[in-house]
Amino acid sequence: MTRPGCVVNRSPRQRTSDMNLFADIRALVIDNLNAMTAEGLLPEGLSFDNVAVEPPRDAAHGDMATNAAMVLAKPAKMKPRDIADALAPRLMADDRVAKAEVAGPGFLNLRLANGVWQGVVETVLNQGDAFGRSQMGQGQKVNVEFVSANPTGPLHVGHTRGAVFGDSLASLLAFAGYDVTREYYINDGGSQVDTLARSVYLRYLEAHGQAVEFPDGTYPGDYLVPVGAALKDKVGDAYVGQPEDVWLVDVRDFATERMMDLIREDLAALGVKMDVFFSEKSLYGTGLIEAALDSLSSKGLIYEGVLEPPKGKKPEDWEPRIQTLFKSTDHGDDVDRPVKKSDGSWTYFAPDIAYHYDKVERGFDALIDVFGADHGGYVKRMKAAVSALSDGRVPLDIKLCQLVKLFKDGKEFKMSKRAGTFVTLRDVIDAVGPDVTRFMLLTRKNDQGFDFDLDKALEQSKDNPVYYVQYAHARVMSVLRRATEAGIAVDDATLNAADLSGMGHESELAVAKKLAEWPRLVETAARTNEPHRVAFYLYELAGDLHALWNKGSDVPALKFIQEGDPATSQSKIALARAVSVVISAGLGILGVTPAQEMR
RNA sequence: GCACCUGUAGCUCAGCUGGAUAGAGCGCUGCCCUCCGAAGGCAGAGGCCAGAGGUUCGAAUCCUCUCAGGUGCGCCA
Repeated sequence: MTRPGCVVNRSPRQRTSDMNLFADIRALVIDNLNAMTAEGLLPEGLSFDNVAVEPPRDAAHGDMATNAAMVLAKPAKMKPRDIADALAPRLMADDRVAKAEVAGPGFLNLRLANGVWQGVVETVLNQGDAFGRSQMGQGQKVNVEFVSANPTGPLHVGHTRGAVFGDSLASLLAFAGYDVTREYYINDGGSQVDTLARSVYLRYLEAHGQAVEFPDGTYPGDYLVPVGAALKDKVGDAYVGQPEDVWLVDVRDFATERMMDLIREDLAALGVKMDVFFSEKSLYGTGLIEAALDSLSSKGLIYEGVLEPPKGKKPEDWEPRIQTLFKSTDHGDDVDRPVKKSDGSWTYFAPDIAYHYDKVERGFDALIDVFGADHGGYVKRMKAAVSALSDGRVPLDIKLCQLVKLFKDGKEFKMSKRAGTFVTLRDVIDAVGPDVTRFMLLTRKNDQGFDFDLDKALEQSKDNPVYYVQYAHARVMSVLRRATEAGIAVDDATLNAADLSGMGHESELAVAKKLAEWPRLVETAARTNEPHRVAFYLYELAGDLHALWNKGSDVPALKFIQEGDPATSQSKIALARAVSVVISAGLGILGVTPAQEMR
C-alpha cells in the first residue's frame, strides 16, 4: 500500500500501477476500509465485494466515485454519511487524490491530481500496444467456436456477422489474458453433404455436355459449376451413367473439400484465421460418439422413453414412439432430447454432444459457441450437455447473433436461393471492404437485429463510424508528420521521455481520462463476451480527440504543435500519440487496420 | 401453446452486470475554417426507458404479470 511519507522524489504518477487506474483507486479505498476496521471505526467481518470505483456519468462530479459508504451503511448499521466523512480525509492523504467530497445520497466523489492523468499518457506510451492488456484470463484455455457453416456453399451475410463477432471476441479474450483457440465445426456428416454431392454430380454431367435439371432438394447455385468441371478433370467420364453407390462417397469428399477451400478463402478475405477445423465426420467410427454417450449414461442421463408432442403446433404425422433420450431436463433444459432416430442412427444432436465432449476432454476451461439466432432453440440442450459432461466444471456461453438484413437503395434486399439473389460474404466485402464490414457489424450488440445499409457503408460519411475513428487516427499521424517537418522530435523514444507538464489543460486531461478507461473497458468487454463495447469506446475516444482538435481553433494554446516551443509541443503530441496507440490497439482487436491518412 | 431474443429521442442504437439531472449519431434550428486535415467541432430543441405491480437507501438495469415484434419447437443438420 502507498504511504506518501515514505516516498522520496517520486511524482504521484509514477506510483500508479501500469494497468488499471480504477482498480488502483479501488485498492486504495479497500485498504482504508480495512484500516478503519482495524481501528474499530467499522465493525469486523464486513464484505467489501460490492464496493465499486467507477467513472461518474457527470464529469462535474469529479473523476471517480465510490459507493463504499452506501453499500456498507446497512451491514455496518451506520449512516452512509458518517462512513463517507471518515473515509474522505484518509483518501485525501494519498497524493493521487486531490479532493474527496461526499455528495448525493452518500457518494464519495474523487478528483485526482493532474499528475495522475499525465501519468496515464506516460504509461500508454511506455506500454504501447500492451496498454490495456489484462491478466484477468490468467492463461485459462478458452475455445471459441464460430461460423461452423455447412460446407455446401459460400458464406453469406448472416455468416459474416458470426465470423466478425467470433473473431473479434477471440482477439478480445486473448488481449484479456486468455489462451484462445478459434475453431470451426464442419457439418460434413449429415445428409446435406449427400445433397451437395448429388448437386455437384449434376454439374459434372453438365460439364460432359448433358442437359440437367435441378429437382427440389438439390443446390442449383452457379458456384458448383466449376466444381463439376473440376470433377470432370479429375475422373474423366468414369462416373457418367453410373449409379449413385459408385460415385457418391468420392464425389461427396471431393465436393466438401472444395467447399471448405471456398469457405477458407471467404474467411481469409475477412481476415479470419481459424486454429482448428473440426470435422463432424471424423467423429464417426472412432468411438467418440459412443464414449460421450457412455459418459452421460454412466451418470444415469440416458434412457428409453416417449416424448410428449409439442403443444399448439402438432406435426401432421405425429405418433408416439420410443426413442433413446438424453435427460437434459436434469441440467436446465425444458424437455429431454433424442439422441437416436427411430431407425437407430444418431440424431444430429449426438455428434454435437460428442464434439463438445471432445472439447471438454481437450482441457478447455471455458467454451463459447457463436450461433445464428435461428439456432436459439439449441442453447439449453447444448448447455445441458456440457454441464453434464463436465460435471458443471466447464462453463459454456452461447452467443446468438441476430439476423442481418441488407438494405440497398433504401429497400430491404431479400435473399432467395431460387431467385438467385444470394448475397455472399464476398459480395459485401467487394462492395465496402473488410474494414468497414467488420467495424459496422460490431457497432451493434450481438443479440440486436442488424440493418446493414450498403449505401451508407459506401458513403464514407459520418453515418459510417469506422471513418470517424479512422479519421481521428489519421489526424494524429498528420500531426506527427507536421511536427517532424517543423523540426520537432516526435519519435516514440522522445515522447516516451517527454516532460508532460505542458499537457494540463482541462480539455487535454479529459482525453487522458478517456484513455484511463481503456483497461477497465477491456475487462468489462471480456467478462461479458461483448466485443461491440470496444467499437463504441473507440468511437467515443475518437470524438474526444476531434473535440480537442477543434478547440485548438478557438484556443491556440491547445494546438498540438506550438510554434517555437518544442517542449510544450512534445507534451501535447504525447497525448495525441497515446490516443493513436489505443485506437490502434482497439482496432487491432476488431481486426481493422488503422488509417495513416485519409484520401 | 411453450422456450429464447428484442422493445430507450422523429429514425438507428449505446447505457460500463443496481447509482446521482438517461446518452450518442442521423434528421431539425443556429453558429465555427486568413489558424495542426471542416471526412471535424460548438450550442439548442426533442424522453412516462412498451405498460402495470414488486424487491431497497436507489431500478432503463433484478423479479412477476400483460402487450407488441423477431427466432425456433421429435424421425433436417
